[in-house]
Amino acid sequence: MQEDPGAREEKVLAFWEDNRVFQRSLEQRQDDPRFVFYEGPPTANGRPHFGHLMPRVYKDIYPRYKTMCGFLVGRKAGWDCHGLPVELEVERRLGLSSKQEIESYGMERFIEECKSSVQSYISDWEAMLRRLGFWIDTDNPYVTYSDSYIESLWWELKKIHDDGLLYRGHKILPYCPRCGTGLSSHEVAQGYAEVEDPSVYVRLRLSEEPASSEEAGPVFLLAWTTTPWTLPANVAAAVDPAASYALVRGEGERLLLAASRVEAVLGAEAEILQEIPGRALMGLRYDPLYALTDDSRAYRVVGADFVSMDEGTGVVHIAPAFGEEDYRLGQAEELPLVQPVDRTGKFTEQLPLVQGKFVKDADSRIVDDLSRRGLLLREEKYRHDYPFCWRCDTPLLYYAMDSWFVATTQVKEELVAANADVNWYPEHVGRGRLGDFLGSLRDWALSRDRYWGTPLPVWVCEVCGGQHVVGSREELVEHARDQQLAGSVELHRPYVDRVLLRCGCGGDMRRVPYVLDTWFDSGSMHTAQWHYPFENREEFAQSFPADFICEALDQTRGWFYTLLATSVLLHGQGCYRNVLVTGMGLDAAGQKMSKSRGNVLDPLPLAGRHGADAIRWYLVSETAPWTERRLSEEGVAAARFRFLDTVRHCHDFLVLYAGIDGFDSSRGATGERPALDRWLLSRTAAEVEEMSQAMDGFKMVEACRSVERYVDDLSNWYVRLARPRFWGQGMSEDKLSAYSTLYEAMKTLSALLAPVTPFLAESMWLSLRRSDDPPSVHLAPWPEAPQRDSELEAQMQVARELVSLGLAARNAAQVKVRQPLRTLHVSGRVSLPAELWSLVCQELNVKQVHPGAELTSFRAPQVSPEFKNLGPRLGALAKPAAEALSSADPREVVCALERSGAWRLEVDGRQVELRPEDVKVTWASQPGYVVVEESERGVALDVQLDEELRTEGQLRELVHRVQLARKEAGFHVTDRIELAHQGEWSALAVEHAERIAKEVLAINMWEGPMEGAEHQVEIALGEHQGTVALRRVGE
RNA sequence: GGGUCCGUAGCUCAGUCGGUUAGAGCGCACGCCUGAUAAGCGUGAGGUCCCUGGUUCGACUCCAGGCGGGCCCA
Repeated sequence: MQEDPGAREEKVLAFWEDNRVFQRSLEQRQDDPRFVFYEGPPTANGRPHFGHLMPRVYKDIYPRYKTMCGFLVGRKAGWDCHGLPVELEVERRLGLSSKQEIESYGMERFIEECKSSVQSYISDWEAMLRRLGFWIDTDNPYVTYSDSYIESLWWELKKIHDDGLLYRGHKILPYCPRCGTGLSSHEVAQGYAEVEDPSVYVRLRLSEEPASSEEAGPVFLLAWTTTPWTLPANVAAAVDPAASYALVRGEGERLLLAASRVEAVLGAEAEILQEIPGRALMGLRYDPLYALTDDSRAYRVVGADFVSMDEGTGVVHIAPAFGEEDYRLGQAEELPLVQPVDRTGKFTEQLPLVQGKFVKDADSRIVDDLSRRGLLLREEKYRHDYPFCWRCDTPLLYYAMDSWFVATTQVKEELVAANADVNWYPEHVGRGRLGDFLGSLRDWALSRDRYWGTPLPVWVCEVCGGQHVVGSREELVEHARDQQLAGSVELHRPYVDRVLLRCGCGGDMRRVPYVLDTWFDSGSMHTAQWHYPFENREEFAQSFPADFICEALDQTRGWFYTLLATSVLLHGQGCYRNVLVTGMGLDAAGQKMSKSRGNVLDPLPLAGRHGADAIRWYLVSETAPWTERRLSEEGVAAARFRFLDTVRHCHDFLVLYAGIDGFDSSRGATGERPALDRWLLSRTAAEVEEMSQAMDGFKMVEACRSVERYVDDLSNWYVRLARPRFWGQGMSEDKLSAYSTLYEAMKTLSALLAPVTPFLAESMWLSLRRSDDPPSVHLAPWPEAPQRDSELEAQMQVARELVSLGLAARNAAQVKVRQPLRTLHVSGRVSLPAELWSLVCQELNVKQVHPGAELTSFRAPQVSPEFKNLGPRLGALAKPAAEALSSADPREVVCALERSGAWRLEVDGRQVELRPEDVKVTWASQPGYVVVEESERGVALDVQLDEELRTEGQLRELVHRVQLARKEAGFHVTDRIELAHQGEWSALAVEHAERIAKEVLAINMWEGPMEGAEHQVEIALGEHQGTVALRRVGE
């Protein structure tokens, strides 16, 4: 019965597709209440890998579960198509490496390449989704690059603009000189890396004395920076007005720096000449390092509130072109903006020293130059985190740029309130991680200087500078110079850029060259997936907000935030109620799984080898969704082996015998069933309750653990005990009850497993279903929990504990279970129905059970002296007392100790008293018994053999060996045989021939040789040797 | 540097409200059973619960501070 999960699952896939099962699961819920699910669109820019499956599994399980529970769960797929990653991939393929090269290649051809790149990845994803049984409607997906999606985004932007929340600003933004565009905060966050940069202390020569002083000679302000290349753009030095600064003599000159930094920077021996308040330094002028401006407001000391005293010198070099704080300070202090660096990150002709050099490569040249001119005090290395472009690894520059912003800070309170209404699993992501982010919210820098993205629908008049934000295709046509063009043009660059609008002043309006941050695309799916408000108003209304979304932790400031932001801006409320956050997928070595690291597992071959169900079970059953996971093929294989194969064996067991007996599930058991059957039905009901509760609370691991326990009970208790009931000839009432019970349990189990392991569940359902059952388990309702019998469940638990103790006793006595024993004595007042007692007997292979036993009567105490206590107390009497103890009746001693706390005796004519601490008591089973106890329960197993038991044991051994021989010979379970035996134990075989023949299905049995035996084996029963020969006969 | 999560057996991970001897699966050793058989069961070995300190009658659990790792933010 070799199992190929890959092949079995392919058959199930074909069944689903041939019968449109997914579609029908939706159709049959058309009029039912909705459970709204939003699909976080995968970025169509890379093949799916194992790490992507972590959220994906839950995104499939919950919709399936809710569907079975009676909800309509729409599952519109989505593809996130725009963005820099796509452009970069296309650039690589075309061998382009800059915006200039893209433009000379041709924007139109470039965009078309982006489109086809996205398409090919979408098909990879579709193949993965299909194979792993992830049901989502990929026939009607939302596609962020479609004109209809873009039109919805335009509507959104116009609404945001009309609400006064869209503005053009000039701000310092992190900027990638290679990609030629600014980045949003959530993009920057992805690219920090620790690097070693030069850390330099530069002298700024003051052109006036900082304080009245007798001394002559120059005074230098000591400034510190880790970005020497920004020094040419320096226009000011900032001090903390409230701090104290020290004039210090060092190396023959006078230096000025924060008093609290003197020792750290110059050492303990530096001589402090004078302390000056920071406030008094403000306004002092110094000689420029590079006089790149002659503005009179430049090169002076200013006060600032961000001056750190933890590192550096307490004097901060200010270059407004290269830092956000610097820029703001520059605006406040009316400092000039010196910008010697162009958009590609290279120095311009303004600074011939390093003209044409990339800024980071110019550091050493600038440091050398300063050093040569005596302006450098010291250079060190400094390790710190610096942001790099998250896609191309170019160091980012902080650059003053034009950008369009959404004023999210204006709706901060609404965002915080909306977030508070969300149920986060786990809670800390919403409260902590996203909460912190909302607490220090910045406006959303929305525009990108790129090509493949949603065009920002803002047109500006070339004549009067007037602006027009376009909110729909219709509006575009209405204002266009060329209305025919506007009516048909694709809403992408460069096409849409060709549309000119008519300004009120009569001038031409041109679209600004920007596209949108791609996060605005996916973050707007709640609205744009329906092409709202142009179409599907009803559908939108019924699908907002979502009841459930689920993505990985790295989406906190990504999709989770942008969904929240756009939905609050547009609809005044959040758009999801429950969020399940999954951890990140790591490789076996604990490294994050990512395409760039090359450590990804491809799910498809794994599904082929172990099955999609094994992957799914592996991902959800072991640990909470939000913990990060080390993912490995071994883990997948183990999940299959540990759980799925057990389920399948139970199913195969039922089907095997049901086939032999021709069991008809539509004619089930009638009347009262045996206790074992009633127990399984009750246990099944309990499992339905437990699992439903866990699922409803988004506690997937608990649900899985609970069903694992159930399957263990089913397999290792029910099937194990009920097996003999399936063996008899014909169809007795008892056998029918066993079939019906196992059948009902397996069918319920199939339904319980349907959301998690849909393939196995379906295979089982298809082989078990009756003609009036739904044609697929995924069209069946979630099981209802029938009546439970808690008393029976508790009694069965007791029976199982007793069996476990009995087996332990057999183990201790080294007596095989095959050897029948006479009696099991059970301690205390254990009361079980007769049926359960007989199960205990059956399982332990004992003739009878005696409850109410006193275990001490099966054990004997042994007492020995505790010299450690005895010696010091009794001195010379200790030895004779110990001898007396050894010769006393241990039972008497123990009794006395328990009753009166002492055992009195006379030693050498003196009264002596032994206390409990003087006597070491150990209990041993009496000969012929083995006593085993655990917590309150205990058993004493009578392991004495008499002739009858011994004979029966040998008979069972013989039968067992013959059965093994049948199997070795390759006979079928129902084959009838002839059996010949000869040897030292043949008398036994002859005496019990009838019983043996019946058990091994022999229609003929004799002592002596056999002609034409098919199989022959040596069998030893204890000391006695013998031989058995077998041959099949027709049935 | 800040937020947050994690650190428990060789491996992957549970561990509820602070309470008796810290658990599971896999792996390992030994044994058993087998009319589910490329299965099944039992027993055992294996632990500095990351470290230090505190609170407490009692700390894997609570608090503080470290160390190491992940993610997010600067």
